[in-house]
Amino acid sequence: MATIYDIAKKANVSPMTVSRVVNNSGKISEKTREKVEKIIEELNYIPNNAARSLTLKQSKILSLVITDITNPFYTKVARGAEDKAKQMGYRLLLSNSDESFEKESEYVDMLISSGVDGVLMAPSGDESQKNLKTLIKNRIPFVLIDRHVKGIDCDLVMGDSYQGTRQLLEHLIGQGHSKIALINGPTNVSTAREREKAYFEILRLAGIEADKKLAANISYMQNDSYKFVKNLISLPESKRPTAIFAANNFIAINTIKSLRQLNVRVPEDIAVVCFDDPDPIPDFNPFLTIAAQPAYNFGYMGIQLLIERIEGNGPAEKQKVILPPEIIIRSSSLKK
Amino acid sequence: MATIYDIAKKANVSPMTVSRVVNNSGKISEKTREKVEKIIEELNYIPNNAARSLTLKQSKILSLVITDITNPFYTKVARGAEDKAKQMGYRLLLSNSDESFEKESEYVDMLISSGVDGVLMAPSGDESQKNLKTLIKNRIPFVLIDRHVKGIDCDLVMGDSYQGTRQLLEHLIGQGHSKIALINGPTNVSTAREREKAYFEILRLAGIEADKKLAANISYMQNDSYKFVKNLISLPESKRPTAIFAANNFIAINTIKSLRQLNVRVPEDIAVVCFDDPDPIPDFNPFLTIAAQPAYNFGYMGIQLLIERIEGNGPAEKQKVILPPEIIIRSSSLKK
DNA sequence: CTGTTAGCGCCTTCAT
DNA sequence: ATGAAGGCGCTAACAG
Repeated sequence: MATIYDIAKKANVSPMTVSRVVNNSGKISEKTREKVEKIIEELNYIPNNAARSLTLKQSKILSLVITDITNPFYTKVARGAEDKAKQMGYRLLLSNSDESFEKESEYVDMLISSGVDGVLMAPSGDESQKNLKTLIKNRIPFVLIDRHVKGIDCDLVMGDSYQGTRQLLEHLIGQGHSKIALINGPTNVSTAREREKAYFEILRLAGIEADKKLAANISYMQNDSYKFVKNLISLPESKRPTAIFAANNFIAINTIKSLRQLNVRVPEDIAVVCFDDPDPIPDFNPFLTIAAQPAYNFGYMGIQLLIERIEGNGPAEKQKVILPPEIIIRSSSLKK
Repeated sequence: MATIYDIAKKANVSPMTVSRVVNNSGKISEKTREKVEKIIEELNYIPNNAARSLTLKQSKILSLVITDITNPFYTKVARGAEDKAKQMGYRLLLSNSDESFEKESEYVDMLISSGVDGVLMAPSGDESQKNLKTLIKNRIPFVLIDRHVKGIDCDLVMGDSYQGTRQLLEHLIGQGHSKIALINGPTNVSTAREREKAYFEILRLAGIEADKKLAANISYMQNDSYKFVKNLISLPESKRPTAIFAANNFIAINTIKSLRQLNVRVPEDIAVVCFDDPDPIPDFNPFLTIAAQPAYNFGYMGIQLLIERIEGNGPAEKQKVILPPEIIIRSSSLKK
């Protein structure tokens, strides 16, 4: 409610002096500083950010665009992002794209008009290129997390899909599995592509002939694994997989649900492994064998890179941070 | 980047005309409207919200303050809040208070200076009264969710702690339990108080003499149930509880973890029930018996009430929406 | 060390 | 139906 003018009048100084006190800028005598500060206190003055943004052309607001706040993976990303943002004096605008390019586009427009200083985004897919170009055109710095986008060179924080896939598959192979199915996300998402590539490569290296019919792509949102799973288990025994590698936590859960409906037991009949924990708290349901990614750090470091870029402290070349996964072996993949 | 002036010049009209086109206000001839719209398209014009906020004194930004985005309960709240906000043309600023009054205060100051139009808050506790009064002083409308605050009369969306507690306890009693412990949140939180009150009342109504030593309050964040749980199970058998009512999902999980460490089986040795699902996806780990609250709706309706208040369509008297829980009986409380 | 001037982009008000 | 003037609250640039 109160403005610097109100303060200025009451303190018998110019608005500029008040501004300097508020921002700790320029030189101010101890005496006037105290006088002004007292009145600021008295009048409960809080700076008006809209006005400040207008002149400074920066809002101290960052945007976090993720695909599903309901997924514990992104929940932890959000946590990390928020902690770092707060620490650096920024606030965070939350957007859920639901893996939809259209929703993402709407949000991007909203964000630009909101005047956010930067965007931390888990892109919905390769079409996101268009949205990112919109950001570039509007000179809004951004950092990508979890997924990169074809044709866009930028700072990013990602996991290591190859290593995670390798560890997961080697574990399964070590358990004696050779017919391993893959239930993957859509191929317009970089992580899905990389996991698929790694899957075929690692099987090959292990001397296992991959059966393309054992690999499928489904949507992260619809999560319609049922049909494919049913196909899998109705294969003749010589072809039927004994293990399933699900690309992410939600696909894994959905797959297990499908298996249960079909009266197939995990892990007795089929082992299941995936990326990322489906539980907000590890260790409570120690069931799924996973390649756990450091989600909190995706958010934390993502914001860090973003702020470096915004404040111009970032190196000229783009930074690519790759965070390794940690395999956690639990009962969903263990022989009794 | 482009402003209404750029558009105006190119279209040979005044900035005012452009403004009217953008906002669909006033009367504009079809011809000029089309001309202006074409140029807006061409120049990729997006309105500057800072400037708009400055004159209009509204930012179309709402703030969501919750205590832990990592908890699936609040995750769903956030989802609901965000969906409704987007639908109404607002954006959402996310804040995690971590159940800390201090953090909440910092955020409240940030929010005020950000010029948010309203706040949807799950207060950290009764001390939040101070923060809410700050909001009132700054004329920022707010709605409380999940918890109310002593001495503050405002719109709110809450669960029904009494009914949830009743259903949970009656279920336990029906299972033959009479020594039922309570592991509750801190008493400066309204839901904890209400659950405690309900707990004693319902036991009394059931003719069970409550033992005050079986009830404890712990922090939602530290979640340090271990010591109390250890005490409980080392009680002589005549006093030892056969069931535990945990106030929320995270307390329940932590309690079960403690029990496991102590080699106590759930539900064989002790049954456990609580409010709210600890899993983001129901049905996947159908283990805990819960009083499930409609979290999504807490967020959705909360934002709805908030916007009604902001836009002045709300009724003069404050609205109190009470959303009933639904009991879901699962194995954590079932006799084999 | 402190003050003055001007302008950020938009909209309200008043004029035409 | 359209335009001109002025101001929202703040700060950069310059002046003293």
